[in-house]
Amino acid sequence: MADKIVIRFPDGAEKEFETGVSPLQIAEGINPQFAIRQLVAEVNGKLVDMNYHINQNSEIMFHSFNSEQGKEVYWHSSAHLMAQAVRQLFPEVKVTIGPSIENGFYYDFDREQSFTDEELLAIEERMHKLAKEKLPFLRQELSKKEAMAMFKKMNEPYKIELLEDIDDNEVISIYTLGDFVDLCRGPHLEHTGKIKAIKLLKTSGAYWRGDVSKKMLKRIYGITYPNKKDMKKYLLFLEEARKRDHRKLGKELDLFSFSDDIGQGLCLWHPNGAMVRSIIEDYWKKKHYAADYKIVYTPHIGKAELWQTSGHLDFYSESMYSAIEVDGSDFYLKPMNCPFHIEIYKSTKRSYRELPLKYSELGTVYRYEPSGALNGLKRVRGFTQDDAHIICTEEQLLEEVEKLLDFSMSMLQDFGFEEFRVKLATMPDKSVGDAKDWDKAIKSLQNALEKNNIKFEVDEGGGAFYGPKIDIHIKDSLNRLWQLTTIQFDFNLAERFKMEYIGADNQAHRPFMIHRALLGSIERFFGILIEHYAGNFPVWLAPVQVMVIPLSENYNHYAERKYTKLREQGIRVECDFRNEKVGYKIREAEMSKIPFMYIVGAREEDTNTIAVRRHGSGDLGTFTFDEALKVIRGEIQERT
RNA sequence: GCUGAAGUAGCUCAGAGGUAGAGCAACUGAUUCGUAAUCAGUAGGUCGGGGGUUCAACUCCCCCCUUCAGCCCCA
Repeated sequence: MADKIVIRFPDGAEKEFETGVSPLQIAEGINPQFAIRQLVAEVNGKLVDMNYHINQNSEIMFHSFNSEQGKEVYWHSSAHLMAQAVRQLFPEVKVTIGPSIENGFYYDFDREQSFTDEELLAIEERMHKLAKEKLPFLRQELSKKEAMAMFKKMNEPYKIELLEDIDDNEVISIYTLGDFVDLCRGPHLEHTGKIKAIKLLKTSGAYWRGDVSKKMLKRIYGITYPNKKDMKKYLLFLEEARKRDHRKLGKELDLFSFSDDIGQGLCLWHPNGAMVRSIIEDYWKKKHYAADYKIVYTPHIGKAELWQTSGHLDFYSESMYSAIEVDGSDFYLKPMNCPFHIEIYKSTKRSYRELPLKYSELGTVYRYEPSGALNGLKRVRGFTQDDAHIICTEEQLLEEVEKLLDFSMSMLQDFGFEEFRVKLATMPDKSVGDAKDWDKAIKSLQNALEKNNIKFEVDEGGGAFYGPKIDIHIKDSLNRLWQLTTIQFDFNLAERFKMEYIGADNQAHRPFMIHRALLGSIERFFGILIEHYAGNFPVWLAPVQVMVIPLSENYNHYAERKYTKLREQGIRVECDFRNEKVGYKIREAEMSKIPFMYIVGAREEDTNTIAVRRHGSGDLGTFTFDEALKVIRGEIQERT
């Protein structure tokens, strides 16, 4: 072994060190302050502990809490800390696994009863205490056999089960944290002292290894930060998310509701919500006509034979409502619109000159979702997809996918979403069609993305049963990701339904089909919009755009004249004629999040003007009717 | 579907083995008002539903329904 090794830094600089030097030592050499902030090192692309020994020439990179990798290690170590605290307080509990997640970490424990809030607080307190002790995470490597013996002795059945799945020759690493030993690949923080702010958030049940047939474990979710400020920021975010919850705002703004008498997951659109929906739909239709789509309407139910042909009864039946028997035939509520659009296609002989044919429909579908999965408008059992099927030739496929990517993003931008994340989902376990077709389809989707310089991630096995897909996720105003658009390649239905077109060669050919929804489901999209805007819809979407507020009954007549004029101009306006003080009426209009309030009294009537108040920003001053109209029209135009 | 928690007036919530309470909303009356709550009065509930224990159940027990947090799944 050489005495000296060369370490290369991300900026290309190189420096010589003693063999066996640790990342921590290197970092301290750079700057002690810098070293304190670094949580984990990446040596030759592999994440390692800060006290790892580097024995050869290497490239090094450090990760602080600001990088994804740094956070991951930080939260993973926090999970270990929590497990240690739980083991100290509840020695009978068996430990399982505890990874980091997007926001924080969890650890699953095998325990008969759930953890109570008081217990959670006690665990949190113990974690604080253990963190202050600056316990080191000590890595130790051993053979699988040794590890098995060790966890058997410790009576940790879940660890043994995990070990059993590991290759016999692999080196197993364990980490010791005070009195707690855990099977873990690592890496970890140097010591628990780096964990400053700790909050255990909630408990829940979770199946061992996510398998419904396995034991239900007790999960504790938590989050930690290197400083109190970040924790405060995160807790504020949670608070803000709670405030924006579409279920809460849906009630407060009278947008929608559910009724026990109707059934789970079946929503009622109240006039305010229905107004927003109808604006979304009008906008959607206009965009679709402009993009050369044909709009169609189809029934809500169809015969069993139809769903047999489509493959839904074989591959999707557990998500379908059960059959309705009529005149000796079984009918099913539609979970998707595709077979109906295909039947429209097949209603006459098609020529290649007609292609691409784009059928679109705001089609209401019904899916039997597990009751525990239902969640406000975000997950319902009856919903309307902004669906379309593009039937085209193989040569047209690429261009159509490209157009769709563009179409989707331009539409989502109009709704105030600027940031996108794209995923390419491949063949799932349950699927139709052979692997070769799948490969070809995945390649063409990939081509479309690459050609348009769209960055994407691959979601292995995430495709629909009939084909691979591209999903577009948006980032909302709280930086949360939501999947809206799905562009699904489908080479199976055309086959199953024996779709054809006559080509230039006068021969019958099988067309290709793309199934897509841009907003996803109108219900879900609305829920996301409510939260994105915190209920403060931009003027173009606001169910009521203006509230005219007469100062007293003496000005009702003048107010009504303005109200009528606005209505004639196509503005969604209401007038508060009630016998209340102006402050009261303003308060109610503000709470209803109505963008504009036009207040009229003696001064306005005398000068034929209106006093304009904007929701959230207060009194804007006095305007003539035309001026006020110009302001509101401007906002509608801008979609702000 | 599974695990856990919850369900009291239209809404937000208090209470409790002896047959329910507040604020807001609603209704009535007075007030005619200048940028986020005028005053007074009235009405409103088989305490999610069903069964059981008890002299007595909103409260204790069982079943069901719904909601919430997750798991699983997903538009």
